[in-house]
Amino acid sequence: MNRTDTLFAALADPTRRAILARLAEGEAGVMELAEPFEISQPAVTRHLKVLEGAGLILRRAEGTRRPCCLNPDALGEIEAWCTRLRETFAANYDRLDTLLANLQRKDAP
Amino acid sequence: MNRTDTLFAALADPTRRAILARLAEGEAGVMELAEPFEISQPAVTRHLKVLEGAGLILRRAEGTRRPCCLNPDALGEIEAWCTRLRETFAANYDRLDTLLANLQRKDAP
DNA sequence: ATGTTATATAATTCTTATGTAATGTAAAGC
DNA sequence: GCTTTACATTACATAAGAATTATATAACAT
Repeated sequence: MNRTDTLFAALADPTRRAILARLAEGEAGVMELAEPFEISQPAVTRHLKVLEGAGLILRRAEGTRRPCCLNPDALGEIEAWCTRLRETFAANYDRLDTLLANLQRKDAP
Repeated sequence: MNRTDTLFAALADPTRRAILARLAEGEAGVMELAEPFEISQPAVTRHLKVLEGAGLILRRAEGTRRPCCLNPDALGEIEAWCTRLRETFAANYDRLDTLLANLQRKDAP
């Protein structure tokens, strides 16, 4: 699994996206993050591990707590991927336009 | 699986992203898409089904062929999700800044 | 009609993800 | 020192994803 795979896969889970949305409002500990969901604490811990692996969150130790916070930088990679695809598409779309325009000009000189 | 799940999950696979990159350069049939990969034709057909389900590609029938083309609109949903998260984060980051600035002002009147 | 080409579907197998329950650990509080 | 709190880890069950082989369908060519 490469970096981009990991990123998109991390975001493909609704619980993980909800966790990110919660973290966008400020940092939180594991228990705090687990509270709104109906899943067990170990499950949340694993989701956090996935998010951390994807670079989407940062964690630190603070006594017995492990507060997480959002790392919005990781989103850049996804947005960049979308942009590249869009640009390639637009470039080839333009080329097609030009081609069609040229053909038309030849048809009716 | 909701719409956003489906979208991110579709993009989490490197073969599918490669297919999209290829389609950004122009439409192609199933065989044509399968050629650069070492996977079987049925495997490609299934990837295409996933991409179609996510709204990322459009297909039409043309005789015995089934040409696919990119639907860049679907990317908008992903970019919108990223933007929302970024904005929420920025808003709360600003609030924290303001809070800290106010505290400081009180400390040194 | 029949063979060929392009693609879809089905059955099966393998791998990976996700969740739970139980247990371990480490810092805090008394 | 012992308990509590907050979290991690392990073991395990189940489910979802992705690939393959074999088979079906549908249009086109002859």
